[in-house]
Amino acid sequence: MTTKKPGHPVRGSNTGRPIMVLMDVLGQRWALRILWELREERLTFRQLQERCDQISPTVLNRRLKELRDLDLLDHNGNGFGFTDQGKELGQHLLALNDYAQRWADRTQKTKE
Amino acid sequence: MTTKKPGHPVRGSNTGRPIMVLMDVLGQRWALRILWELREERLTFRQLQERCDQISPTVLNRRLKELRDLDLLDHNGNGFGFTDQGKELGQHLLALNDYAQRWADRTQKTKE
DNA sequence: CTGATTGCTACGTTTTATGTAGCAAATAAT
DNA sequence: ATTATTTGCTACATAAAACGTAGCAATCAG
Repeated sequence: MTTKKPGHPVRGSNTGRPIMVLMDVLGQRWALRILWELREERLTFRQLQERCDQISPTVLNRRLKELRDLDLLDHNGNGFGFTDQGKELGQHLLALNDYAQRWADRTQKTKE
Repeated sequence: MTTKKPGHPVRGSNTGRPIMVLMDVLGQRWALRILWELREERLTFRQLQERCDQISPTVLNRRLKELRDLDLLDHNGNGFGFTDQGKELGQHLLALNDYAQRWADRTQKTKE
């Protein structure tokens, strides 16, 4: 796995601009979901698997590694969870949840 | 392509909870990036391709279709761009950009 | 020392994305 | 009217990513 951190190029951007790095990681399957499931409590590898609809361990492991490399998640005796850095990102996901709710209300009203 | 809108099941969630639908879509390759590139101005299909590092038309078309189905993007004589619904999501991406910047500053300080 | 749990790897199959070519419709230029 | 361009998009063969299942070494509990 190639190094992936702010300041380094990622797929589709050689500038290493932080937002590009972040979108590159979050745009991978299950990344957002993993962060979402950790929003309230730390979870073990297998707990995460369950919550993420039995995601394959291959991918889960890969994502966890990436997210830890980026200092968004860490791992201790209580399982995987946010770092201080990551907590702030978790807040954004909560905000996104609020948005999603309103978006759904409005969208469902017009279409079906 | 299967129907994808709030209220309908998505990969890894049969509840159809809006956040799940949103994460399912945004977690696909290039989805976040496409929204990001449209944050300031409308762009044509080919302009989007350029901005997104020459993303293949197959995927670009697929994403645009999904994002339009979800009422996040639309298309008019000036190209593709946000709907009113989508604009709000765009704001969240801008917030994410601010976060990414601070995250990068802090992370780069500690790791290389 | 036995059994369960935890984090993780191997590996063959399926799904998704890539890259290149090109087409039909709309617009602009000659 | 007739080219030439631009635009949105599809076809299709190749490559990359994710899936699903099995299982292993390390830790912890009984």
